[in-house]
Amino acid sequence: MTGQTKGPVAGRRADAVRNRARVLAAAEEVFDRLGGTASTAEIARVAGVGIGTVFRHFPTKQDLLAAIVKERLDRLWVEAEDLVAGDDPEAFFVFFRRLVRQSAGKKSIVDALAQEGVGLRADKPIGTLQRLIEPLLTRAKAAGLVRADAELPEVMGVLTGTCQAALGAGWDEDLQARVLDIVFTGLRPR
Amino acid sequence: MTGQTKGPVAGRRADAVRNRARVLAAAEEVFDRLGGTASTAEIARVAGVGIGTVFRHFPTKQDLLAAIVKERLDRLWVEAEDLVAGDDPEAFFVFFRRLVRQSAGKKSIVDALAQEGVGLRADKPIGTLQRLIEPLLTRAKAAGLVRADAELPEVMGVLTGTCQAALGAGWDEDLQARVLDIVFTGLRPR
Amino acid sequence: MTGQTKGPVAGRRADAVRNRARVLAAAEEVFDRLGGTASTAEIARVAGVGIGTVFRHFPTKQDLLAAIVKERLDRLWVEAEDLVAGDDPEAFFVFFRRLVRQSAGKKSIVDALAQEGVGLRADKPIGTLQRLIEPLLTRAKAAGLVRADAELPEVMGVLTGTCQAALGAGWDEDLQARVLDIVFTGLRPR
Amino acid sequence: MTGQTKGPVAGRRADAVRNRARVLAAAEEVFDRLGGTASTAEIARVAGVGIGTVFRHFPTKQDLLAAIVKERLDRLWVEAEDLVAGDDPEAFFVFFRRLVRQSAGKKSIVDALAQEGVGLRADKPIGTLQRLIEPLLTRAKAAGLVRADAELPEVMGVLTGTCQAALGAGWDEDLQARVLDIVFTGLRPR
DNA sequence: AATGAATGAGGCTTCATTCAT
DNA sequence: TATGAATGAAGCCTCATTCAT
Repeated sequence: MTGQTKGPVAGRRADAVRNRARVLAAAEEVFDRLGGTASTAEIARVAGVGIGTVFRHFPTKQDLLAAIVKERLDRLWVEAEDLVAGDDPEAFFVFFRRLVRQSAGKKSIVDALAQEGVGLRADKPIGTLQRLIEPLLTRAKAAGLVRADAELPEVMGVLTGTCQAALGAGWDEDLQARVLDIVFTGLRPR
Repeated sequence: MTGQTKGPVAGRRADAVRNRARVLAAAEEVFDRLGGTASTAEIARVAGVGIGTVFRHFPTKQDLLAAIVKERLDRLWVEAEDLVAGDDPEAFFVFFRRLVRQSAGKKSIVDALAQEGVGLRADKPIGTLQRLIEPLLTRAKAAGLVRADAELPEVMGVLTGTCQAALGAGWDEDLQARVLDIVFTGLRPR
Repeated sequence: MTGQTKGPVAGRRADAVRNRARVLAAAEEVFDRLGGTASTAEIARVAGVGIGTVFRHFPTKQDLLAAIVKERLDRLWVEAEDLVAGDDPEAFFVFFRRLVRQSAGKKSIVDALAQEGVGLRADKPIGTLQRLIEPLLTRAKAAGLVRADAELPEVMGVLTGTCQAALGAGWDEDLQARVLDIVFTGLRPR
Repeated sequence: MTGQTKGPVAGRRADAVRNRARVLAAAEEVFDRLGGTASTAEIARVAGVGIGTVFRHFPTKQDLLAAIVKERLDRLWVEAEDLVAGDDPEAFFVFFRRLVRQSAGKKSIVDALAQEGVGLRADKPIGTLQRLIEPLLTRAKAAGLVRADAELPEVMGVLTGTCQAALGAGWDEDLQARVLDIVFTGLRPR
């Protein structure tokens, strides 16, 4: 039935990996579009696989949601690494702005930030994000770009809030800039 | 109908009024706790009425959600009126802080702010809120307490963001204060 | 509250009687329009009474349906009596035609004929109708206007069938006449 | 899809096909017995499948009803084709009689005739039936077996009426024959 | 006797999850 | 391993009927 050569070890495994990726991508798209109540069937349809395949890779809808969040955090991590590796003290603001921009229209990234709904006890996304942001914040403070008394918790609070609002309202570029101007002003030293 | 005072109303009507209130209260509690996907049955249980009673008063789940939002906005409106009536230029910050405080742990008030989920074609909650806040903001700007270039849209953005974050994270008093300090600093003139 | 004079014995009773009639009339109208699945509430609304009143007079929806049927049969009976009392041998056809005409658009009269749905074990509407039609048929046969071998059961069959079809299809005058022409031809002696 | 014979189909598909048929059969039985208001659950029970299966195959109760009607019309169509293909001028009467016989005790075939209840915007059952009967009628008239002035509409009227009556009353063979004798006499030339 | 609010069983439908192929 | 049919719990809503006023 599969007909192909059984050649290089991979064989079936390759399909599985590809399918997993497809499902993840589809889920991201669908959840971003319809929110976490979107049906698993819709995801399977978008992914172009059977619904059984979805559940083979992610035994539970929760698992799927969690996987998306993890995936996004991983991606953010990668994006953040360059910034962390570099020594630009403005990196904190760059990353902040980037998060907000990505949030517009993407429910799942916001969920990642807010751990809302999803029972993500396992991965502590907030914690992960914090670990990403902490060094950037520290450096920005050291450079005198962020007020000295701003601690991580309230910075995270402002960040998640801004991202959530950006999501819900579908801000345009201009409004994003204006909101960030307020927030960044609040973060900088007087 | 009777044209009299709207007081306790006569006959059975009293029970109906009481039940309507009970359902509304239960719905508020349940939706705040479980989000908008909570079941109607759960609400009926909490309200201590039959499920039919819930639907008699609110023919649709949407209607119930909308009623809660409206109720909350009405309450906010009342609260805001005093502030508007007075002449304290700090009233803007007072109201802002109050909203954030109330949002902690209350999903539906945040929904009211974000108009998310609820199909509130009728009342445009954001619009309503804006009308509440606009005069306060104007006055604060006139008094030099808010930077002159802060327009309503970005102020609303910061406000809803902060409320949403407060909701999701269940901030304690202290964290709330620290976040607000950042935000308010960003809003004040340099 | 009632305020009126307690005068002539009737008093409350009169209201009750009037209400019963109203409900019956409303039910007839509603069931004819919407069929037997129409809601009791709709009937109360049309009758202009509380739903409790409907159930006071007719403890069950079935009872209401049955009462309508009975009412209609009673009316038919009255209509038939003149015909029976007279000696026109064509009376059979007159009555037949009248039934069909009344059936168009009136679900309940047809139900009366077909005893369908309603659990009318009590009154045997068919039986009642048969008792109405039997003498007319007999006379028509005696006068040589109906074939001698046509017995009551098949005559009733043709009658109910024609009425049911008239109901469902909403025949106009012309079509009614054409169908009846076929049926009557079948009934007359060759 | 496979392009092959429509035979037993491969894989699970076979079960699905069988289940679809079972559901259809059950629905036919149940609706014939209890009318169109019978519950979907009852159908699932009779079919011996889960209720979800019913809805997988027929997303709506309406769809199920419609499918039954369509199925019946298809079957009638097949039955009629032979008659149409042949040249027996009595075929009209044969088909008429067959319809009436099948109607006894089968609510859904009658619904098909009367298009009642079922929202069959798509197929216009009456229209379909008419197309079946028209050629038979024409031929019978040409052969002088049906009076020349009998047009299709009134013939359909008599037909549906007789079928409906047969349904409601549960006629036995003998009564059917006697009714049909009257109707057929009415249809034949004097 | 009239009213209409309350009740809850029951109907239709969705959807996460399981399982046979 | 992939598939998609099957399952049934659960959700929303309707409506006949009861009951307090």
